[in-house]
Amino acid sequence: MTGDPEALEPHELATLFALTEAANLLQHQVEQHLRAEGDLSYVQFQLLARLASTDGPLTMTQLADGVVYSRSGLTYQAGLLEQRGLITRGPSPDDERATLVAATDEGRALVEAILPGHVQVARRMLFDPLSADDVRRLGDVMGRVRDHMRAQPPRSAAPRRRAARPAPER
Amino acid sequence: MTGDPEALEPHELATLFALTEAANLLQHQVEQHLRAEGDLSYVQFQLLARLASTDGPLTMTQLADGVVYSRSGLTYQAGLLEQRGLITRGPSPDDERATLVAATDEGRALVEAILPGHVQVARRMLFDPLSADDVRRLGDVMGRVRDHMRAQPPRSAAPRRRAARPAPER
DNA sequence: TATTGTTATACTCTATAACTATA
DNA sequence: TATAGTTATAGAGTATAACAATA
Repeated sequence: MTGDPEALEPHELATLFALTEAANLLQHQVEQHLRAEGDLSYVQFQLLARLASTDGPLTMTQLADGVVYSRSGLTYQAGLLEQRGLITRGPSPDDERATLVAATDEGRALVEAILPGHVQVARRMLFDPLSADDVRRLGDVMGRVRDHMRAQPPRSAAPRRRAARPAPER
Repeated sequence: MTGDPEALEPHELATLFALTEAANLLQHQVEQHLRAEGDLSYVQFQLLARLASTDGPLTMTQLADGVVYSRSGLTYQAGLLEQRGLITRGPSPDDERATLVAATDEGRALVEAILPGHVQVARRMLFDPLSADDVRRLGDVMGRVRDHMRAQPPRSAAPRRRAARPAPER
């Protein structure tokens, strides 16, 4: 149990905790803002923003990628967004199994209306205490980290298999 | 609507998105691990780890700080941890309104049993693609950001007031 | 009166499994 | 047989408000 060769250095642990706590605090403030401003959850905003910044429509699977980790969860959220007229869903000509999703004009308008405030929260919480050089390097580092994480595990929604043994008690 | 003096530079937006996406991916993997290894949610792990790394007991309010954003949410989670014998709750001698919370030996043992795997996930997901210098600087930057965020808003659990108008329809 | 914590309750969200339909 | 998506359902988690007790 002790003496792991893989153990983190103390300053690595501090880095990990600082990163996660900061991310949590940021996310909480962002969620407050998104809910107040556009009555959107963070997940809904991510989905909508992704669609709004895309030219053509996306399939459900493409839309889920990296945001939602179960198919049914995406269907649920997409249903909510569709009910509000922010997105549309329709069959795909190419693959009749697929559903194509796109943002409506109203959906794009909502994203544009929310984005300035969103960005203001990020500025106040995240960027204010950083120098321009800090930001540049943070972006570089986190970009690499994100790409690495994306490549790592089966990141898309739908581990159709998986043991998932019910907590093997030891 | 347009021409905000507060708007973010494109590379700032990219930094924000990289940070949040990476944090989400990391958190998801961490949650998978914590659930499989110790049958704990991320919030429960944070609470337990905070208590385990503390000498004396904490009040509920102190324990909540930065982790949970509603009093009732903490009461709920503390109830679960207490049921499992991982923490104890008792009255405070100093302030009879307060509840003092402490980790049990079993609780500390669980944290220690989980931590190596936790750290391994972090290494695989976060630290692997980074140089030692990257990590050092990331820790510095995120430490500053965290401290800044902590100081910013009413971060503790219990905004007893707040308008919370029911989604003012426009 | 203000603060600490709990309880009741309603609601949102997520995940598993079963199911349909197409490739 | 494998993949895309939906549905049903159950469970976990959160937040609001009302409450009791102490400062």
